[in-house]
Amino acid sequence: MGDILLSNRQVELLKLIVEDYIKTARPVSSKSLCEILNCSSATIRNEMSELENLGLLEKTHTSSGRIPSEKGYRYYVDNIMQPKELTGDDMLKLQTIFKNNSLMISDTIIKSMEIISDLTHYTSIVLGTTASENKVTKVEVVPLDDYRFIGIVITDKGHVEHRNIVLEEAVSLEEIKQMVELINKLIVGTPINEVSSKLEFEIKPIIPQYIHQHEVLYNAFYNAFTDFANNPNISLHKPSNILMEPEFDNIDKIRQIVSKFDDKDIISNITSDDDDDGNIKIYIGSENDFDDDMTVIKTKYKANGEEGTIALIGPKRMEYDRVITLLNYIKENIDKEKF
Amino acid sequence: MGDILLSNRQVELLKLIVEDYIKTARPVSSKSLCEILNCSSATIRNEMSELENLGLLEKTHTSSGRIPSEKGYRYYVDNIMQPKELTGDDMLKLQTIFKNNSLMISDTIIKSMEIISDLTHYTSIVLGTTASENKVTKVEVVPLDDYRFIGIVITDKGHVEHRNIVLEEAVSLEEIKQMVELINKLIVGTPINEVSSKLEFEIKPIIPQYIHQHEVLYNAFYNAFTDFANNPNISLHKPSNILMEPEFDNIDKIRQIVSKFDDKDIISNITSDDDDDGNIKIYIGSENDFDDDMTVIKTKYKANGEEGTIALIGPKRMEYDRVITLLNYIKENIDKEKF
DNA sequence: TTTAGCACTCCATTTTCCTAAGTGCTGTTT
DNA sequence: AAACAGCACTTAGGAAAATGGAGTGCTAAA
Repeated sequence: MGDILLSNRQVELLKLIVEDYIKTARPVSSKSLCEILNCSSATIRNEMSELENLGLLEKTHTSSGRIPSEKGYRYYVDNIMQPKELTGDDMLKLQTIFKNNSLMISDTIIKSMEIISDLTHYTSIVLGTTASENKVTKVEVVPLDDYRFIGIVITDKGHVEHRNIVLEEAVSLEEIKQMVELINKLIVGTPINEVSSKLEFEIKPIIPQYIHQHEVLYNAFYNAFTDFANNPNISLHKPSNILMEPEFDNIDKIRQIVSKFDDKDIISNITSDDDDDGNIKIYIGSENDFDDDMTVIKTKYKANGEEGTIALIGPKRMEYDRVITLLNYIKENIDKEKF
Repeated sequence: MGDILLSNRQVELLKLIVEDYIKTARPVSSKSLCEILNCSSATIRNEMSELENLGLLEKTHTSSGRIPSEKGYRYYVDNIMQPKELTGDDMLKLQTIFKNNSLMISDTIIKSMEIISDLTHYTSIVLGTTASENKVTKVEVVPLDDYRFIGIVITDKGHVEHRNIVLEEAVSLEEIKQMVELINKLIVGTPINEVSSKLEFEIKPIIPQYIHQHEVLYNAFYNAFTDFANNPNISLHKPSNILMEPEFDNIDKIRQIVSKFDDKDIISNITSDDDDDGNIKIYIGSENDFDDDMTVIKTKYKANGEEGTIALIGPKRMEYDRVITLLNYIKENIDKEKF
């Protein structure tokens, strides 16, 4: 994309059009730029038509002003845009989140993305999972009564999962203790996503040696512990914000978008990424799989025991400079997080 | 409302109109009912006009067919509607959820409401909290390193909460153990929503006697354990479903509704209830605080250790009979739940 | 290379017209 | 008194026509 060569004035013009359109959502006319560029509307029209030939601008109809094409946004993002400075106000709001130590890391990320969503009026998504390098540190079983127990698994990164354990028939507390001891002995150190296979292939064969009512106990534990780390956690903030943008003035379009936000598969799919170096990626319009009229900005994160993707979805006509700066700020802070 | 006296034919007519309108979303004409009621359209028009005088029917414009008024729906729900039988298919889908023992009760409720939402195309809401009668059974603290710990609180009903505990300065493991012991001794049996005040007024004054670095430890634990049972858990399923209904054909109306679904305060507010006997309540149109064009059906539940409200939001033109039956089925099953 | 001028295009809004689907009412029949 | 046929009347909603305005492209001159 850097291979398109533009004159200084063309760059200036493209910049003005993109930024004006981002602000107003209306096609930009040649006349409106005369004063700023210090030349006549006819001259500007010639340049505009040049930029249109290069595929950077579009018209909504034959005699309309110009709007940026996808390629135009892309050029703007890649070559023209300057990251904006964070205002003290924005920074302050985010800082209070990152300072709260007793929040779990996942909550910190979710809250900070919610703030960004509120600041920008776009929709934020956080898609987190327990990182597979989480290793079990301890398995704890707390009895509630003769048949019901709470099983708790804690990992070295501080992740906690708990499940109900229900026995089909009563088992002596002694045996349960033995079972827990056995599990602890063999499972501590196992990555959390391998717990169930470890249960099945290493523990199941040997428990009969140690435990009398092995079948009941094994089944109960297996049921409880079998689905760890498979459930990605989706957090979505303010899908409605986007609908307020003037370009979404069509009922079916709105319905379509709201439906997409309701569909967890589609949202999860935003994650599935080809190149996952830790950088912030911008997918404009048809570059993303979510919706051709939208831009998706996303990046992966990995912080103590949690990993996932944070994303912001807005109209193609997005305040790219501001968003990039905000996301960068969050990313830096996530990396800093100790807990 | 039972004080409106209608002839048999009027009841029959109202029933037909309500049910036809629920199905088609179009004003019902006199002519369309001739065959069923075995009389001429003029006769039906006379009866319709009578029902309109009673406030049970409305017109969308002077020469339109009739639609039910709010009062009409109310009369239908109170006096005419018969609960529908559950189809085997619907029941089957719900049963698989209630049979899964290792799901936490809250997940069971959420999942079953999601199924109802999918079956009816309305929006389901589950608003759950930890019931205040949950009493602490055990406090567990697992160290991750010298400064970071996981604090876990388990209640007699099987509810689990966990928090990060971060120490400002290193404290000997011995002291931490003592602290945990102390907390366990004094806090076991306390209702979960009183934990923080118990910490402040009963434990804070006496820890200096037992523990050297009491300030650091107290602060860390207090921060971690202070906000139990205050965060209601909201689960919303498919707000977009409602927007597909033909009566929502206005962009601003759609935006307004989607915004409401995005606003957690508004959603939470659906809960706040005056009369909370355990029955299913129907709030038609202006009877609810959510939106005049919608109906909210809700009921409180209380099951082992969790309590809250389940609700279904749909257009006023809702399949009341079916919804009632489905919700009843869920309610019965929640009450049965042992875990 | 820039610009003034003009013809042209298309959108958007308003106006008019039309039809189909209803109703209310009146006078007649049962 | 209840039911009905017939007719005048109302409105939504869609299609077609009229109008104004904001832009553009292009040509010819500076």
